[in-house]
Amino acid sequence: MMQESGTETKSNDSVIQNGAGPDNHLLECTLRESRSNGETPLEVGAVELAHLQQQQALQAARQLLINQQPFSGIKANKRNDKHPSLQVPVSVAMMTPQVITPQQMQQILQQQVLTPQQLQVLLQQQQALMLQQQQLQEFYKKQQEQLQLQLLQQQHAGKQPKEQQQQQQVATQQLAFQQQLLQMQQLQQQHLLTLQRQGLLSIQPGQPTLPLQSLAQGMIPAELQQLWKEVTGSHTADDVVCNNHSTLDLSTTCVSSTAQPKTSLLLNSQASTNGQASVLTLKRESSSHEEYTHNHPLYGHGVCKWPGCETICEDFPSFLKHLNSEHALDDRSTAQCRVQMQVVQQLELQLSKDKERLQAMMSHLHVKSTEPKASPQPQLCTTFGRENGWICYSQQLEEGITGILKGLNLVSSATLSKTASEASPQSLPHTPTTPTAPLTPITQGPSVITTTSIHNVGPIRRRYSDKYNIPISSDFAQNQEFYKNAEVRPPFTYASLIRQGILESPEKQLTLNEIYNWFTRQFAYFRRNAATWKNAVRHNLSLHKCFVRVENVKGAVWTVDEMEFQKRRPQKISGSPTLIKNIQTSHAYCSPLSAALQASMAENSLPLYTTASMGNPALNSLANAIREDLNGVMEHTSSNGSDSSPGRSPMQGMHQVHVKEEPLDHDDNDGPLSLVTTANHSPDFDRDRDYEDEPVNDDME
DNA sequence: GTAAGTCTAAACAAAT
DNA sequence: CATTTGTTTAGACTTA
Repeated sequence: MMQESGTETKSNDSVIQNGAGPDNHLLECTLRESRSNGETPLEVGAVELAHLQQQQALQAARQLLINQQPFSGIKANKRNDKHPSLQVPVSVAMMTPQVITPQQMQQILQQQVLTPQQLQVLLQQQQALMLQQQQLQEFYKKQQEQLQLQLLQQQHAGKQPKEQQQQQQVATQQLAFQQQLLQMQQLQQQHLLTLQRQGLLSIQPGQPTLPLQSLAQGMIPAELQQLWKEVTGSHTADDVVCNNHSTLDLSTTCVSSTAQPKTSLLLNSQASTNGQASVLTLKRESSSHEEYTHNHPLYGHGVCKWPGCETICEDFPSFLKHLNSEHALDDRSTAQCRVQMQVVQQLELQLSKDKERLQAMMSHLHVKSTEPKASPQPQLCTTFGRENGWICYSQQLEEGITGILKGLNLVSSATLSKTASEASPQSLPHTPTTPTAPLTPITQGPSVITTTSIHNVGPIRRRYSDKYNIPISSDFAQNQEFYKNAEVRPPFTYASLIRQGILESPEKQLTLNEIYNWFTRQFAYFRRNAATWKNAVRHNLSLHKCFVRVENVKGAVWTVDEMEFQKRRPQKISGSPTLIKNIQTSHAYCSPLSAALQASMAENSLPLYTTASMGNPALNSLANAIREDLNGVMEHTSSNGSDSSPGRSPMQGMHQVHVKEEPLDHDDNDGPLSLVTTANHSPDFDRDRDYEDEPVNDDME
């Protein structure tokens, strides 16, 4: 816990230091497109630096304000006190199109303090804000391109006063637009503030990693406006005017220019009004629906892209209608939202891993390019050979090679440091460390989901206790590949897992060692701390009556008394509706995870999800996964808690062998006595292999 | 507040 | 004798 908060603080500092957090995707887009326009790296670097300076100044000012006005708002509740990892760095919250980060959404969903109507309204606001910001950023990008173009023209044609004027005008427009972006962020902050006031978001007092919320809480838009002026004004002494393209500082020019884009007028007129009203007005008055069609992340190619939906909507209005009717705020949508959050978290984790891999690759290439005689690093060779890295990471590689081509100078350091800073070293215990010194200091990126936040290890392990009794078979079948490769603790009890392992075996019986092997084979999580979980397995085998030990010639095997296993749950399932609801949401939460991940990967044309990273799963569609899961839960809850998986009879695998001495044998279910004969299963794993500290390469299967 | 279920840790004994 | 397997107990945590 302390470590997490520490790293977060550090990462926040790093954002301020280099001024280029993960929120610079806009800049990167600009850079990429500029490159394709044939511009020289020097110009790109100049604009990039200007942008960085601007962001740096703004960040510093924000930090200053935060320090001066410590947040004293809503007291965080007890639960969130234990989860500092939920805090959101300002850079992420400010610039990501999601407007509210998954962590914040998770807070909202977990607390469930609002009525569905309130949440609906908030979500609509959220949606409108998101759209608006995307449009603004698009516009900003275009303005950047235009400026770049003019700069290029000027360089070739010499400096003419008229062009300078034009250029200044464009830069002024850009500034005005940046101002609108800032005001957009103010709207978001107001939005967040609304959430806070309604108890949706809990803020920890004086928490430095929550500058956004602190800012929103402590300032009114007018103050932000003043801050902006101060920030921009502080640079006017430098007198770096916009026509000096070599050190172009967009934050310096006159804000009071009259050449403001239309959208800015719209925003300016309403920025200080009530957030909801302005949002609605913006949505109504801004550009046509076609733009939404292009921008709405849930709509594309005439299809609703809500996870698991894929409903065909001919036009955008019909899509909106569909969205509001089919995906209103209910348990199902909430569960799907949670699934999506988990998907995002996994993707971020994967991204961090791949970025670290890229860092290693780049370091390796850099060494080779500068020191051709340097001996190859064996660890890196492992990385390359095992992970097919070359093919998979073209985009990152593009950035990296661009950096290398720039000679690894200061201009490209932002990209490189970003790459490095978003790597998560401690999350990769089995990943080879960077063989050479990193080009820039590796710090914890603010958007990176750490291992401890993803993996339910340690003190938070009991968080998933509400999932104890969820059905395992269908879930496990769908997420098999996921659990094999992701070091995520499966949300099932030991008893459920043992039962699953035994029932999966051809003879419905396993020796203890085979059970061990099944655990390590099926779950990456159980490739560590073998002593602990093996003890737990033995403990469960002994403790639960549903596990029956059967002696045979070669020793003993364990079987499942399905009737006993089923006995444990009905009264609990059929009990409170709350539990049913919990199971429903939890079920939907964890089950389609892998499928959602796969679908997300496929949809985004990300080739990352390869055999190396996540196994070689069959691409089940997310739609089917969610539908099946939700339907399965409904069947489950309506059938009085039978957790038999589809296609598997509850009586299947039932063995009534009374080997155990049960002092209180109330068994009245004398099923067919099925004496097991022999257990001749050659273990798939070396018997003596210890997974305690030795991760297993799953390719060995 | 209590009971039930679960997990972790540990001690111990028997079997291999 | 060391390791594995199996049993039991205890404490902590979460949830109903």
